[in-house]
Amino acid sequence: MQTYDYKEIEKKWQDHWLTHKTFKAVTDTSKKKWYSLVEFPYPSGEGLHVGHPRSYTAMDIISRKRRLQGYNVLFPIGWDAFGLPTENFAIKHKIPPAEITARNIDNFRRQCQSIGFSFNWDREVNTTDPDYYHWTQWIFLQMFKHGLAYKKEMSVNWCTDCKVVLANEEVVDGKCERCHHDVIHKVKSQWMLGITKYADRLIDDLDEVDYIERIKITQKNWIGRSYGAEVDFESTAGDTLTVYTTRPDTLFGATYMVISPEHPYIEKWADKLTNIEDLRAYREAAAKKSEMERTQLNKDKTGVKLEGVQAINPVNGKNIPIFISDYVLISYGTGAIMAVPGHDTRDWEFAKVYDLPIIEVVKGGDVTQEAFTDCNTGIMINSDFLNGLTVDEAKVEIKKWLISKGLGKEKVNFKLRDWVFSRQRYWGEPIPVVNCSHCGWVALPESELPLKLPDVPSYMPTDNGESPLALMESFINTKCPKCGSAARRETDTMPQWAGSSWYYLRYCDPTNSEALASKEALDYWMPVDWYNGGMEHTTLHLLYSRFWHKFLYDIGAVSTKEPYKKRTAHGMILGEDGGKMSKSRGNVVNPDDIIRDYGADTLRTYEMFIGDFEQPAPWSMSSIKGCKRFLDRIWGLRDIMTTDNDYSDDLKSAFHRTIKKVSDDLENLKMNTAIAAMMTLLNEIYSKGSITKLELKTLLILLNPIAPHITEELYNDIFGGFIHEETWCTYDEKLCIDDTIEIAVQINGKVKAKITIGTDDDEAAVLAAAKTETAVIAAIDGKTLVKEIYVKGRIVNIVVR
RNA sequence: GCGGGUGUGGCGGAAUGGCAGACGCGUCAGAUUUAGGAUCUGAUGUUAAUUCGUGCAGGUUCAAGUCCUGUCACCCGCACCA
Repeated sequence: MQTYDYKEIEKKWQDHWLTHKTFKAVTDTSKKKWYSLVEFPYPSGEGLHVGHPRSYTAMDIISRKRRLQGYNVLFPIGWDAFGLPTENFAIKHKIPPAEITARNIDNFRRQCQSIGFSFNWDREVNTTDPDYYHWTQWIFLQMFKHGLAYKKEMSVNWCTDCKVVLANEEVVDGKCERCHHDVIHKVKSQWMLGITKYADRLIDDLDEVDYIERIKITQKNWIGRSYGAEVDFESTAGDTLTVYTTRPDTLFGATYMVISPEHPYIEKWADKLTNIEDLRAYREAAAKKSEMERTQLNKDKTGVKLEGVQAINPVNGKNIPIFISDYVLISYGTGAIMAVPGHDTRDWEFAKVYDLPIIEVVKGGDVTQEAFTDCNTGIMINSDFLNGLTVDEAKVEIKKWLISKGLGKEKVNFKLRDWVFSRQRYWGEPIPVVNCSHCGWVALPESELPLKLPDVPSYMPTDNGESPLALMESFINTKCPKCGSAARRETDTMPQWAGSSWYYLRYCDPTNSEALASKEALDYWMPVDWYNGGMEHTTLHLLYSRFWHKFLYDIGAVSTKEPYKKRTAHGMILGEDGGKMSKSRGNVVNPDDIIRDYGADTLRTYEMFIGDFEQPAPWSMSSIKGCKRFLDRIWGLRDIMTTDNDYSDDLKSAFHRTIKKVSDDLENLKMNTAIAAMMTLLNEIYSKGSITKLELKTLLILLNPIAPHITEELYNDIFGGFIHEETWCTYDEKLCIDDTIEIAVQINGKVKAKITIGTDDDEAAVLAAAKTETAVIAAIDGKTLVKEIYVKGRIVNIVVR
């Protein structure tokens, strides 16, 4: 027996694939295409995590299988290399970020190649390459020209340690996602992208794509569309206060109003408000609260009543008090609500604190005990012309009434906010606009792209919150492209998520210098047929890239409405202790070590065998051995190979079944059961003691997508040629079934015996056979026969009394 | 609080309403080996029991891990969104 030297074999085939460009993807419209995509990694100094190969191996399996099925396959990889960790490393070690990035990319590339992924290495993209971010900047300019990128003074999340603005998505539990320091609010002028203009389409078009359901649900909830009404309340100050509500049906129960502490009317009404100082003090206290305090501590309702101005409920003309409270957010709806304590939990809590009247307008609960918020069962009461209606009917009637009186309108609102798109950092794409004292913000001409990131003496952010670029006079000072007078460049850079919002397009045509990609290449390769990635990007990268893609579709740059036809998500690989893998826990597994000790094929097989692909799974060093043994036993098959080139009679149906099982399971990301099926077959082969040539060839092809090196080697050695030039196996449904099977015989649902029957035997014959079993005879002896059931090929159940 | 997910042997996990525990790890026994490791063979939910067993309590069914009602626990996300 030849020894299975995985180190030598894996190196040999990796070199072969690279030098022969085996997996090169060429645009060829005469062939049917397949585009599989994995999230390109951030090339950190730590190197590849064992989580990466879970996703990458799965899509590598699909890609390799598609090639065997005759598809022209695009399976690219690249590097999402802008971002804070590299910049922080640069600051600490005084090494230029570009140098660190190049070094990290080399390491990541080496690691990916050492696992044997069939990536298209001639299509690598790198978001920090000026030829790449040229087009990131170009897309920004198109958005700017279409009014989707705009500058706005706004309260932003400010990390006190990183000294940088964070997106809402980067704030976790009121702390910086990266450094875990406190996040406070700070007013700064920021670039914004108008993702909210696409909110409806980002929800509605989910119906057209094949994403796993939990991704769709998460995106829908994040966008948070709600249907309601805006209602105008007159005030004793003369101004109209507009509120947004999803429950206009409860208008008769509105006994007070709450406006956000930042609501502009407070200052407008300053001279009418006798307690303006109290109101201002409350507002200032609310602003000083960190995100942490606002969300975690003290959920008890607080507020201050406006003394001197009241609102008038439009349905009954009653004067009602107005409060300010930080439970009403200035950023959502109109920053003002009508409070219906009988039917809203928060309003009920507030009313209890300030002893405000609670009116029941929907019957069904006990509003003296808690708010009754159920919309489905209640009937309207104490509501004049709405009395007796259901909630749904009342919503329709009140809206009609409000519209006819000119007091309100239907309104749809979203939780989604526009995207804060500037960062006060060095290591990101420069924003290609200049500020001119005459013309305001002016776009750079496209001919001046890419606007290159200059070398700076220091990467340290400044204490006043400006980017390090702000210290570089030679970069800042320029001329206005419009009027030619002196102007200053924008010194903020784009966030981490910019480059990844369109990278899948660049893969189609990665070296194009005229456009982000040629129309021809995009029309051929797009959309992505299958995209797998982490759940953690559902409301970040995945949503952002759908937004950018829709914009590019609107301006005619791409011809599909959605970028990804299908999206799946893998579960996280946890440490051996069941917790998240992290340096601080000391439970990190380095893929390099596994490859050294067990080989790349074993790593791939183990990561696929570890459990349900979509569920989190704890790492286990001892379980890896089982996968290594499996491959060792595959290696040993040639020693028991016969010269016969057909399926053997006793394994024929087992092989057909396994081909079917593996083919189906791989498509459904059930690699664990596909591998189990091959292990079962292998056990049968060994207990039989021999395998035919055809059987071995079949098994190698089935295993090839999962363990490509060992299967290439065996195939090449035994059959000659290359397994990657083979064709995926087919099966015959009829041959998947054995002629005879063993089924259980139950009496009253309890198994009493097992009988072997012919697969095609009819019910009478099977029942007759069942009744010859001694255990069955004993169990039905002296009892009355109630019912006899035979489910073809499955089970016999005899019911007796 | 809201949304999503998960509860099955010592462990990871399998089961179109039809023999629960496939497959693998671990463990035990045997073979081989100077020994260890590796490998091979067999056993391995539980019970005195063909007894009981899929978080818990009910229900539907000839038949429930799977369907229905209620309930508990854990994990992940969001978090005063009117």
